[in-house]
Amino acid sequence: MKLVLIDDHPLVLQGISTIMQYQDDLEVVGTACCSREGLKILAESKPDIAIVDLRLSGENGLDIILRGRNVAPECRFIILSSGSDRADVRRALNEKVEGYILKEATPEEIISAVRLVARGRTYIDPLIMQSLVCEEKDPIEELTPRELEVLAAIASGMSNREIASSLFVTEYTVKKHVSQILDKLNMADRTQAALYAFSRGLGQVSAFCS
Amino acid sequence: MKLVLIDDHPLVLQGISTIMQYQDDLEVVGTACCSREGLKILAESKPDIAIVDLRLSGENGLDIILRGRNVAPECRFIILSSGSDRADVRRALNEKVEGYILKEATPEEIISAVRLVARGRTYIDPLIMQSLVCEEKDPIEELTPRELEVLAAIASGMSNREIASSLFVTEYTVKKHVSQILDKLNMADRTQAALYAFSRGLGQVSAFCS
DNA sequence: TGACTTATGGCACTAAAGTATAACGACAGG
DNA sequence: CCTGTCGTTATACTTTAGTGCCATAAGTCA
Repeated sequence: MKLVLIDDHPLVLQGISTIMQYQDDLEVVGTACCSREGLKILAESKPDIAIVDLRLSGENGLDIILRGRNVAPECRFIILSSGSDRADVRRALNEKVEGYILKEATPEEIISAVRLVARGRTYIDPLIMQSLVCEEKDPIEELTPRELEVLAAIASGMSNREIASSLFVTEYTVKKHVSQILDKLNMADRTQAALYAFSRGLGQVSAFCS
Repeated sequence: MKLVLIDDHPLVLQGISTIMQYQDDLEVVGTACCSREGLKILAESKPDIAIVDLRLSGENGLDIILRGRNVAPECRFIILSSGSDRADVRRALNEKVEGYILKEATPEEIISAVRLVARGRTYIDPLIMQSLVCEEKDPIEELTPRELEVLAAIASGMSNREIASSLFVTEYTVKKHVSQILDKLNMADRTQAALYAFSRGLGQVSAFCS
């Protein structure tokens, strides 16, 4: 069973490689630390399974998986995440990855997850499963697609007028959406909504993260 | 040279342990994945050097270091960070840690960093150094203490009236501060300021981070 | 002392944000 | 077909937010 690892943390690559050395049925045939290298190795070594970090510096691990499926159609993809970023989980699960493991997991869990995926099953870390079930339904789920667009714009620091022109609607419409959003989120003003949205990944990070 | 590792990612622990195995002068004498365990091991094994993840699930790595210095006064502390979180860097550097390495670093860099710290020097990852130097002087530095208080309040989603009553001043004063803040930060409204401040750690996280 | 910064309070004014209510077309589900 | 939701526009209104200008008091620094 050929494995490829894509992560920008050499320590993690080293860690996975080490624990895989003792498994007769699993072999790491390549590692990469960025998007370019990752796609190259996927194309070259045609692995059975690829373990991909969700947040590579700058780029998103999901993009690699989406593009990776083209160059290595037979490959099953497992996402490796830091657990703290719950915002990404939902987006990832929508992309139908074959597995989702946390860096907090023990080596035994990781190995059994890989074997499970190798046999065609899907593995989702129990902690994530739990957080998806127990999670008091995120009020953000009640927002319509359009409202999500508006909220993202708010979380980018835009005014109603700017949002209106960027969405090609009138300011009235934007105000309507904003009121609706604040109502659904049970918040007092756009600033609270912006902070809320920003804390779970919406908005243009560029402006506020140097 | 005795090493202790504190990180909630088993893969990272495995990775560091592995690369240290081939260094005759360095030996990992204990690992921990949380604050409690970490302090216990520090007290028991009295290591020469401890490598501590900056963001342990829930708790902050800095707290461990602060408390760790009590139970293991001779120990030198190296922070291990994910690089993406520049907000924490400044706070960490203020605490006078002996080293600061990134998970993006190669095993060779990490080893040489450990050796450097072992000899009493301080090691800061070049990338961090660069970001501290090149960084266009953070406009937040220009704010007065009082303005910082107000900004933190804004980043907690408070209105001018709420801020006024919480700081025991009138709304006029708060408005004055807000204007001043927006002027210094060169931003258009409180929402932008809130996002900016929030992204570098100010504000009450409680309200917006589930 | 004089110049400067910080923190404070006040007023008037403009601009923006948010609410309430109403209406219309499109579209999906029962 | 009817009902409900979504996205849209609109009017009218209230409330915050933010700016400009002024003024006072305390503390710092040369």
